[in-house]
Amino acid sequence: MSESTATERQQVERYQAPPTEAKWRARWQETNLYRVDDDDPRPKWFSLTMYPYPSGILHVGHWYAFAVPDSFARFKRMQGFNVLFPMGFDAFGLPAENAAIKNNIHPAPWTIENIAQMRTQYDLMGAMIDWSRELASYDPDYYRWNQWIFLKMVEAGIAYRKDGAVWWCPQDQTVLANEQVLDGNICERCGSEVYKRDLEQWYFKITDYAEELLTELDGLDWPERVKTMQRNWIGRSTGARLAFQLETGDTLEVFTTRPDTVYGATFMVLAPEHPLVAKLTTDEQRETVEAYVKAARYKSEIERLSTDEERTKTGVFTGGYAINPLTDERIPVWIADYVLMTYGTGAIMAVPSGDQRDFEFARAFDLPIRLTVQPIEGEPLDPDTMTEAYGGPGIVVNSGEFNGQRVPEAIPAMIARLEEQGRGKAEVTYRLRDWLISRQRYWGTPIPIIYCDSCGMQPVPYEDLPVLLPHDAEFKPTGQSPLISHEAFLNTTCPKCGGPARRETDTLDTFMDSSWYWFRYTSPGYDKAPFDPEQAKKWTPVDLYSGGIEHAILHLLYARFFTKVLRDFGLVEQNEPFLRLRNQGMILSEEGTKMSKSRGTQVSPDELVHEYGADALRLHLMFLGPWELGGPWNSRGIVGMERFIRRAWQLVTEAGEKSFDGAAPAADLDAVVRAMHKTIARVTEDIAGFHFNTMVAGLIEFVNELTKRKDGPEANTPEWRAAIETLVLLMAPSTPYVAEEMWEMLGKPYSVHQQSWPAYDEALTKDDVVEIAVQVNGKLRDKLVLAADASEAEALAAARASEKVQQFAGDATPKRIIYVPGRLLNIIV
RNA sequence: GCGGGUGUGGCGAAACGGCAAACGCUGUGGUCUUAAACACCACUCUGGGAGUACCAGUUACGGGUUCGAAUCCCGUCACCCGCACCA
Repeated sequence: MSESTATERQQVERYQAPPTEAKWRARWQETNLYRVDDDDPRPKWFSLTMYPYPSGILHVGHWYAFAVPDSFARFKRMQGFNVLFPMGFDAFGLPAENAAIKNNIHPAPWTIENIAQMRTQYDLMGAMIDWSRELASYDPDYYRWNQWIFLKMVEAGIAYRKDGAVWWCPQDQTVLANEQVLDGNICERCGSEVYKRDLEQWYFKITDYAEELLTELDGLDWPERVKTMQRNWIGRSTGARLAFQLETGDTLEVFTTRPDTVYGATFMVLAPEHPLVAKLTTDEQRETVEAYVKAARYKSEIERLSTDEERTKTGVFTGGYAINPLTDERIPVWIADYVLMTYGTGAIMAVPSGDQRDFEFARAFDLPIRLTVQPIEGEPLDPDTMTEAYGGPGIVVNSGEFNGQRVPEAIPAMIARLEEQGRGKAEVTYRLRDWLISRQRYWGTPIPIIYCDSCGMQPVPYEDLPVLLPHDAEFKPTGQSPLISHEAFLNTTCPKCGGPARRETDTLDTFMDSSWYWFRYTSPGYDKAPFDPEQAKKWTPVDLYSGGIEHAILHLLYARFFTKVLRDFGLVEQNEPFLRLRNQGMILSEEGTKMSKSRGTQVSPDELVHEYGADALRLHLMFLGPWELGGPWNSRGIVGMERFIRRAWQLVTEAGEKSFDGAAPAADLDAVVRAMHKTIARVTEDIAGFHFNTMVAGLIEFVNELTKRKDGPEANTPEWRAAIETLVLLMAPSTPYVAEEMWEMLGKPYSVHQQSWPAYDEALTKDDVVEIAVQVNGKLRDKLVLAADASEAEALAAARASEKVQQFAGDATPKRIIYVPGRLLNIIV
């Protein structure tokens, strides 16, 4: 050994990751190490990461999203839980279809190939996946349950058809849900400008669950910003619905959050699309109104809702009048595009003194402004001179019997009066709209509905499911559903009368696939329902869900909605699907930009695994910083993790040659034992709290401490052996391969991943002799080594003996002493 | 405009209101080597100082609370994210 050259040393003694990792990967597969047993009596733990889109190749971002939760799941397993940590693929959707169109191959083989490739890469990572539970949403055994749930929702009235203006993406040639439209008119998928079309489409009544979706956010252990985003999206407003009589005899309903300002309503505004516009418009005004309505239709929502400083209010007078329900005044009715048909009732009472938009409109068209709230402090407002609306607190004025009340009192009082008169009632509205779920695309779940000329719309009978997606369809986008041109699919018989009928040719939004998929993992082969309620009861709700922040609204809101619907169907008992949610940050390219396949800024893990090993890559990703933060990829730091693994491996190698029957000075032994207990405590707490970066630092410090001592007498003691074994156990979740190898080198039974997580003794996590800081007047002057439980008097006496302290504190009696045992002594003179 | 977050060495970062910069990277010097790679050791916030002695300063900026502030409070600036004519 002493004769060996440096080259030999490198070959013989250095840890070789690739062959070792290959060896254990094979062994884990042979022994089914990651098979999950439903009947395991230990308490369950369901860890889930959002199933990925099968785009082909994993980049380091996928690793970051999966390997870190994988380590957490391994940790839970060692802690004695029966852990379910499954994997599947979100396999339907536009990218497959678009790639297929581009390369002129079918989406199915493209998807299957990508999934196979990704499966291999997850195995390379050493992921703790039970592949027997894998699911893929393009599989008829999966999507038949989409169809099953859909039919149940039709029966329950939750799924329904509606004609109306919907978002249309000209690039993707399909309609979109509101949630899929960004910045007013941008397609979430492809970034194209989208616009509204009138189409009859399928919807899910998510609005029925708006209140529950909102209130139950409070009890979830989710990042606050995700909860805030969902609250904003649901957009609850409390106020009142008021009925204004029109001179045509119709009733015009409006929603307002400020019913207390009704005396200040000096005009009304309808959305241009409002159904009463035509009836209300007088003959003199008809031409102007019709021109305005027509123009508004062509304006994109972004223009209508834009808050650019230059924006000016536009609108026209209809010629009609309404009666104010409290003042009985006659007020003009206008139309303007700042009022949206899709919110509230599509009409407002305009109170220019209290609402900035109404104020601007009134100034622009010289409409009257009447003050109804006078601020308590500052100059009284004057409607003739005020430059902006006042929406703050104050005293009600110009409002008849309500004068003198404060706003919070006036609101219920006025609602009560309106209710008495049958002219209004308290109401809550939401910004959330129903979920549009039909898509005019090919690669998705066929909607199981049949249209018969004599019997009308008929659900496909449950026993006829699945309605298979035909593979030989022409799927190039034409703006019509591709399936419409597939005669064999389209033409069918009516399940009721047996006569000729047509199938629904739209497919379901692929967000439906991901709205319940985790239930399927609990009973993957089940063929009587989407999942076995018994198994779902055992495993769900998910204890820890992880994924990207980009799903804060879409997927997470839909998944919550589905859980509540499935609960109402009696399939599950829980109200919420995911008890704890953690979002990983995004891994950017080394330059700090988004990793992109097309720009070549993606970092491939495969080469890194080949060079440094999967364990080193995993550690490196963990060590980059807080997991929720993400950040730019750094290709240099990974060597540090490789060095750390090598040092740990070296310690185990040397330990394998020893007998551990030696003795060592008590102080050295104590240091080893305390370092071990401290590290167990630190690693345990850090993993539990998702602080993987500091967890890795803790492991490194422990290895460095042991490395420093490995040639001392303490390295031949049973305590040393215990420290080495503990090190391997602590490394097992985050470096599964090398830990397995080291465990074997120590002569321990397979597998390290089936061992119990080490326990620590709280008393041994603290040193009994500590260095404390001594301050004089808050400034650090010296450091003293004291017993951890030293009394204040002892500490002070020791400080008195210090020259440096003497120099600054003198002999005078201190004014005050602050002593924090184990930390510091502050002497105030 | 509203809401949320962030700001610490050359870089990624750490720090229950208690010794700022743990841990890693980079860099510099050294040991080993014919040479290199690997590995190992030392140093690596700023200024003063011959110095690994010692002194002073330092957590975007300005105040405050406190014996003591990166941490708590107020204000300013910068950047990031979400919402936004939602009645």
